[in-house]
Amino acid sequence: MNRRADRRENAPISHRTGRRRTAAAPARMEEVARAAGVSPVTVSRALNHPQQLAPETLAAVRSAIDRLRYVRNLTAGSLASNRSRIVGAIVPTLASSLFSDTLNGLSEALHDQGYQLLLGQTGYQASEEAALVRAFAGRRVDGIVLAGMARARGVRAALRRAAVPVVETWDLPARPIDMAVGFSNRDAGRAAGWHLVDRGYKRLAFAGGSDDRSQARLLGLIDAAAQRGLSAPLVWHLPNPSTIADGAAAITRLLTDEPELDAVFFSNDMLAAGAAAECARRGWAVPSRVALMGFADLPIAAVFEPALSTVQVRAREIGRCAGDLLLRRLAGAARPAARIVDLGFSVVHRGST
Amino acid sequence: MNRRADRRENAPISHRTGRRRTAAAPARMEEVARAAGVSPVTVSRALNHPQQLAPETLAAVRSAIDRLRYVRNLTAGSLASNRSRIVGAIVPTLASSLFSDTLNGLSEALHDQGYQLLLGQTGYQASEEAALVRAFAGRRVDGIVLAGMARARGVRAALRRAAVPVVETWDLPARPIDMAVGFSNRDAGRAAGWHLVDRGYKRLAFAGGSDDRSQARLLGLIDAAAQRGLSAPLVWHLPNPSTIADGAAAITRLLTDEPELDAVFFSNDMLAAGAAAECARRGWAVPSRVALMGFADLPIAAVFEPALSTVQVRAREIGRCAGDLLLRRLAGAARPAARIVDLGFSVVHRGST
DNA sequence: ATGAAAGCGCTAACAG
DNA sequence: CTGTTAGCGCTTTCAT
Repeated sequence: MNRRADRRENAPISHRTGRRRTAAAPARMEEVARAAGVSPVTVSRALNHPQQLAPETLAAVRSAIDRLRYVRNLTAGSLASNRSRIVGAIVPTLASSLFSDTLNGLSEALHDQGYQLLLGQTGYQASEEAALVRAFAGRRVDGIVLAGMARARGVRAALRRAAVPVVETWDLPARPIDMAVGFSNRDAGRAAGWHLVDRGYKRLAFAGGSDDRSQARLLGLIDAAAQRGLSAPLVWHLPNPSTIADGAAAITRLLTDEPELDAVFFSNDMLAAGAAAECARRGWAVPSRVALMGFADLPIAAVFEPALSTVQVRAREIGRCAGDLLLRRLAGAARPAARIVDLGFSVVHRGST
Repeated sequence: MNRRADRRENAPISHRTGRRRTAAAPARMEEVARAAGVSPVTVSRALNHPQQLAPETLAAVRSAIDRLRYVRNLTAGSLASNRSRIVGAIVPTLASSLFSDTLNGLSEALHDQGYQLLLGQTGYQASEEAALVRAFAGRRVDGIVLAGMARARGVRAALRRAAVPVVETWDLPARPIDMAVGFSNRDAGRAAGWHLVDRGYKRLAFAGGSDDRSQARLLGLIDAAAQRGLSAPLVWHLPNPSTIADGAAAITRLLTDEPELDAVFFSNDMLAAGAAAECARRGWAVPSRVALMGFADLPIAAVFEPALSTVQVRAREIGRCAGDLLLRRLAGAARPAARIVDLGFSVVHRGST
């Protein structure tokens, strides 16, 4: 069935089939080749390896491309070359400035090299993560960036089977699948804990999501408390993605359940901001009644009154760096022994602690 | 050149070519067909039109798929069927919660129907927008969602040539390319202006970006001032994407240049928050010295002290609705006369005005 | 520096 | 309900 012929050569007449779409199909390489007086391969070369062509040939092809408004079909190219020039990114949610910033950096890095970004969000569900990896594998993406570590067995196996470079971000896995860029959430939580302990707070609490990264930060906080001989922090779990309102609810509940509390570490700044606002409403002085500490150093943390102490992480750089690592590998760099980039974090002391 | 044969049948020996990648290529439909004792089309049908197959056949195919861990090559499928099941989205930037929320909604809508999202950011540059449309057209995306209207001639032409459904979002174009979902930025600006005027403010200013949508809101503010006989608002342009720090700088500059000012409308809440924080630092009472009004109703607006008056828009719903419109069209709905969905906005009065 | 031949892995049309 | 046939539009060898 020469379906193309139906559409093109016979289209005006359309005697064979009653197709609706009689409109002209877009130009193919062959038309361009004919217009330029060369063969289709030459057009392909003009697009992919222009330096291989004689200048006049190249000019003729380019002019034909412009005249015909030729738009190359990259799908066909991907199939033939087995390279899609697409990178898949999987994030827990887009409803959080954290991951948007990472995507921003990643998108920029990829764009510079003509790669494109296929995006999926998991809603913090491992099953969705596996489904997305499978879908991306089906699309034959050239690489995959994950926000968070792939812990579920199925996901790791699917990633390995996809046989493409993978970058895990936002944490430093002990056994990375391939590459990783981020920081140690546990160390960050511990640093936050030390900060609180060092400032004299004695009865700590944690409020945050139950995703792996938040849990790692909680472990760090627990480490810090234990190291200084304090009792274990009180823990309040929140659903993901968390909102400002969750922060307000959390602080109310925590201080009601445990009036002795003098410091709370939230797993992100939005939560801490919600808590700070609630404290203001209820007349609980911050930090004298209770100290509040956030995470991520979102813009909101700096302008809030009292300004929120937090842990700064470099979300955008994580994305940029992940993109660069991937591109370097795709450009042919040999696979080094597991490559891990630690971008670190820093505790930011402000008025709320 | 049976390249596949080189890799597969001769791979262990590899006498013909010195290829590096001797590893097994992933299974194809044909292997699955053989394993299931059917022909390749039947495998294709098991995947695409399962209800067309006899239950036992379907079961046999599915079992073979599982056993071989077959992952279908969607690139080949797209080429053959001329449908990619990919939707392209173009946003000015990912570094703004506004568009992330829209993408969140869009991603969800698409995901429900097995479509995937290809993402590009323009950095607020029309030339990038055109480049992305071309790139997406080359990928043969099934539809395109734009955040903002396509005003540049080249972009509109490229979109028309792509011959796919297009949804413009975040404003209501007078002459939509195809479909649109959003709200009238000019009306929103006018409503904000009325709000300020009605509360007795007399000397207004505007601070915001110079993208089309911000400009439309400014026009609305100008309308409102003119309608009530006030002098034209003072205008302070900021670069995109704007930051909290820009808001702080803007308020300082505006009140220095024009001490008579009693109200400022910012083109987003981040700017307004930065301004509010700066006012707090400088001891300028809000709203008695100067009233501040934001835009978008980001979470920060509600928890700030004083809470920021703003204009609420439904960023997430815009994405969701755009996705639904697109999917309906892709599912075969006839193209109606230009479809425009006005999701509206609402003025939110809080402490800052 | 250019061309000819041979697929990439899948799906649509048609037949049975 | 299932199979046969014929491409989708491009890139890759290999040859000249």
